[in-house]
This record gives sequence, C-alpha cells and structure tokens, in this order.
Amino acid sequence: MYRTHNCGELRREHVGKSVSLAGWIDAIRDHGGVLFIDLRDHFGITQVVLQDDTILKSTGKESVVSFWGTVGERGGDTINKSIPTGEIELRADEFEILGVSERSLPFEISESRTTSEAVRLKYRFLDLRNPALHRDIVLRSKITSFIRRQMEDMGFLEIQTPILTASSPEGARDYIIPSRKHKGMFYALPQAPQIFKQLLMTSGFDKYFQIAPCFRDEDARADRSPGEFYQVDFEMSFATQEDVFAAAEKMLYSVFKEFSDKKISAPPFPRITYADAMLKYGSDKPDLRNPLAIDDLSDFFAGVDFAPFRGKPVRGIVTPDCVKMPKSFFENMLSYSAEIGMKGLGYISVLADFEYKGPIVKFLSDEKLKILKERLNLNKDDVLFFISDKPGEVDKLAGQIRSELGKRLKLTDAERHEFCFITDFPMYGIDGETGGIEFVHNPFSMPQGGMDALLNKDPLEIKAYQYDIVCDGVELSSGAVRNHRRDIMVKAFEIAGYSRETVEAKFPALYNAFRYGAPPHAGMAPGLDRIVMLLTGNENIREVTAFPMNSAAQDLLLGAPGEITEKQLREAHIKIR
RNA sequence: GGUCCGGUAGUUCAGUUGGUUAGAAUGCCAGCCUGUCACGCUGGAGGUCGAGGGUUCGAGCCCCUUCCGGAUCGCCA
Repeated sequence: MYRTHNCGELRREHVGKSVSLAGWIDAIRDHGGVLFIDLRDHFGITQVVLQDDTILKSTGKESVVSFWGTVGERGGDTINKSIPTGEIELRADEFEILGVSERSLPFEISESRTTSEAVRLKYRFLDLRNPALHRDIVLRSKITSFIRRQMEDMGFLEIQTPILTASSPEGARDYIIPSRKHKGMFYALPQAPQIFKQLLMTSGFDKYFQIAPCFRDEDARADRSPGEFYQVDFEMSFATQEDVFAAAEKMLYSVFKEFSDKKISAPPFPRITYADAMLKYGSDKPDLRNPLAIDDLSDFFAGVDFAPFRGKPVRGIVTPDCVKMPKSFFENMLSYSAEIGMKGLGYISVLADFEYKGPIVKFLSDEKLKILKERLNLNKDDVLFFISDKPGEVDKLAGQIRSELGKRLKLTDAERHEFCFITDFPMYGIDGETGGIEFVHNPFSMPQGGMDALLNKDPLEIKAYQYDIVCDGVELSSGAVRNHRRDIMVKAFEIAGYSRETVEAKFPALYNAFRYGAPPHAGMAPGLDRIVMLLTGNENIREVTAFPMNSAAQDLLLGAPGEITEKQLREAHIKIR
C-alpha cells in the first residue's frame, strides 16, 4: 500500500518498472522545472525526480512521503557512484504525504553527531535517523544475534533471571524499588545476575548464558553507562579457569573476526598475571597495541645517589627513535607528567653507543651506563624515560606515561585488536580507612590453594581464581572460578572480618544452596556495550545505545527520573522529605 | 562529593586592552534556475550573550552568587 520497494533496493534491472517508494525527505534540490529529492529509509537513499515543485508548498525536509512513478536509468555524469542506487532514479508523477515534519529541525540530521548531547538525546528519534548512528545500532543488533548463536552453538542455554530482586550488600550502589504490598520493604534491580547464575549451576543446568541487563547506581564515564548496561553473562559447571578462557576466546574471536576489518589477535590470547601487568604495563587493563613496556630499575638505582630517586622504586620506559622528536614533545611530556601528579620526568637520550645526554647521566658512572645499555638493550636514538614515586603510585604513573608516549609517538597500532587475560588477582587487600583485611574483588571467587592457603598463607599473598579479559586497553569483563564450598567460603569471609552468621544472613540463597551439593563452576560476563563500542570504533558507549541516559543518569526523552503522583507515593509508602 | 573547562542565532562556533547597531557557517523564509546529488545565485528573518547581583560613564568581555553542560578523580568490573 505504501511502497513496492525500499530505498536501498532499486538497481539498473528495475528500469522501466512502475514502482513506489516511501521514506523521509533527506535533501531537496530544486532546479526550477526539475526537482530532485533524496528519499531515505532504513535501507538506503534513492533519488526521486519530479517535474514540478508543488510538493514544496506543503512539505519539506524530514517529512515522510510516498512516491509513485517509473524507474529511470541515469546515464553519463548523472550517475551517483557514491550510493548503491546511484544508477537509477524514480521519476515520480504522484506523491502522498504520510507524515509532515516541522520545517525547522533542532539540528541537521547529517550533522547530529556534532550537536550537543543534551539536544541529541532530547530528539533521539531524529538523531537515530543519522545513517552513521543508525548503522551502528543495526550493527549492535547483528552482533547481539551473532553472539547468541555462538553461545548456543557452544551448548549454552539462555535463561532469564529476575529484574526485581534483592539488594546485595557488596559492590555498587543498588537501584531500589519500593514494595506496595510490603510496607517499608524494597526490591533492587540486579547489578548482575551473579547469584542467580550460580544457583542455576547448582540446579544442574551445566552451561548458562544471558544477554543480561545490569543496573548500577554509579556515576557515568565515557565507557561506562550510567544506570544500566548489558553483559554477555555466562557460567559453566565443572569448569576450570582455562575452560572459561576457551569459551571466551572462541566467542570473542569469532565476533571480532566477523564484525571487524582489523587484525585480531588469534587465540590463545596472552595470559598475563595481575602482578606482571602492573609492573610491565602499569595497568590491570593494558593496551597491547602499544609496544612500549616498563622495566623495573629499582635495584639498578639502589646504589646511585640521585636525590629524587632515593629510597623509591624506579621504572624505566625505552622509546625507540625518540631522540629526533622536537623539544616541544619533551616539554609536553613534562607538563603531562605534572598534570598526573609527578614531580618530574627524567630521561636519557642515546646519541650514539655510550654517548648519553640528560641531566641524570652525570650521576651514573661509565660502568653503570654500560650495565644499563646491556640490560635494556639501548640503541642509538632511543630515549629512556624514568618514573619514580611512592611504591603504591609508581606503577600507575608509569602506566599513564606509557600510554601517553604510545599516543604521542603514534606507536599504538589502531589497525589491530589485541586481547589478553589478566589472571591471578589478589584475594585480599588492605582497607584504606580501617587498615583491616578486605576483599579486593568478588568475595565469591575461589582462593588459589583453597582451604590450605586460607589456613596457612599470609592473606595478602593469596591469589584468587579471578580474572579479567581486556581488549585494546578496555576491560571487557571480569570473571572467576567461584567458591562453591561452604567451609572455604566461611573461612574466606572470616579472614575479611565477617562471621559465619553474617555470611548466612547476607547471602542466604548461595549459602543454603551450597549445602545440597554444588558443582565446581566458573564464568565471566563480557560487556556487550563495550564490545559493540570497540567494533564500531566509537569512544563513547552512548553512541552504541539506542536510547542512552545522559551522564547524570537522566532520560531526557521521556523525562526520567520524574515525579510521581501523591497516590503512587502513598501506595508505595513513600514520604518525600 | 572534589578539581578543571565551558554556556553567545534553531545548530556549530568567532567575538581584540571593557567602547557605536554582537558576527560567520549552516539551517529556516522569499525569489531565480531543466540534471543536481551537501546543487547554485540573490535577498530576508532570526539573539533577554544561561540566570541574578556587583564594579564602571559604559559589560558578551572584569568580580561575586547560582543554574546547566562536559572532562577527570572519588565511586564503579
């Protein structure tokens, strides 16, 4: 009734046919006597030609119109090679306006991505007409569907878990929902289906997955949605850490292979321990596309009397071909180092073999310089940067300098995707406020060495079967081999200062379920939004979400959060102070 | 919650040491144009310079307060 074809469909072979098209008016080119209209729909753009301009009297850009006419061939330089339908046009003799648009739009559709986010989000339905954004949302759908097939092919079962659930004492702030039937009681939206998927394993479902919505009441970042986001949540019974890695590798590699033109690091992805990652890359989410690495030079400088390094750990980063960089580069690096809170950034330039330049050189004997050259394999034109600070700070700072050098020297190869697993996270850390022992990650992870380690090792030395998967410096997911033994769970919580009663009271479902035979199980939950972000080359998660909230967790389109009526408040037993 | 940056036409932005009637691009409106494809040409409308207060003969510009937006840290897998 509205159309015989869509706007991306017609080709040379349709020439001469009577057809109709419907879509949005993308552009109008009025030549006085002949009128060109670019008609746009979900599928593409087709040029419509009209012999008179009466249509302009009643409508303009972004109105929805049906055109009836004949497919005409375009010849010579009237062919538009930049669109798939560019060899034909619809020579229209009739039209019907299906939906009129206001003449003046809040922004031009083609320029929407440069418009301020507040305006874009308020008019998201217009923003989403932008072909580039539209394409990314379509791609998200295809990626989601592909991931589902992959997981199902590997024997995972998709099972829905509750959205209205109980508040959990650990982790992020919960979104809470008041109960009408139970005065003073609240539901919470799940931060992740963590407990439920572990219960599913205990119920014998073997392999579970879910494209799961997760809700966290925490502030947003460019790569972090406020409020809600989606995870490819999965869990496997009778599985080790390596079994989970194999499943993740298969799924992620095939998805990236399918949807990216870039070079993908092939499985097995590198396994890097947390300790190594912190030392070598200064981060637990290293971007391996950046070839620079950090060296620990603390022992080398132990015997050198250079005041800024005295009694502190020292890190070095060797940057090839850096000597020839202009003075401004070094000045910029210096001001960047000040920006991140460093007192200075020392460096040595290698002018030739055994010919060094830089303020630190005079503190080093010839013999020391020789050791340095051999140890770091220094070559002509290398620059060696030094980072020194307090033990707790130095790695993070070195990591930031490494990233900045990678960026400024254009060493980070944007034409690749590099995955790695970060393994062996510590189980416990020191609470900054109380000075006591606390869990640093998920308390349900299995400690390495099990009960024996909990009984006999220094808690700070104990590692967990806790891991992350990282791509291009973006943390896609964390996961763990879960602690499925009640005795180990109680002991693990005891070390962090929780009694058995607390464990029973705070995590009743898991504790109770594990009384009746729980299988060893493990899993992870890669973030879907971040996967799509990497695959579409976007740096902001809101670009791959159809209806994102703004950074202050507001939905400007529907007006959420918003006020509710007195009646609703009364029913929910809520009084606003 | 802290720190930093910003708020000028529908949109994106410029605006000099504080000085006449606040500009550009784009969009919108009108006119012209038979082959364009981000068509072109001519003309026009469009502004409480986020809000409030202060300094000054005079404020878009300086000062204070406040609101809004962004980045970042805290927070958060």
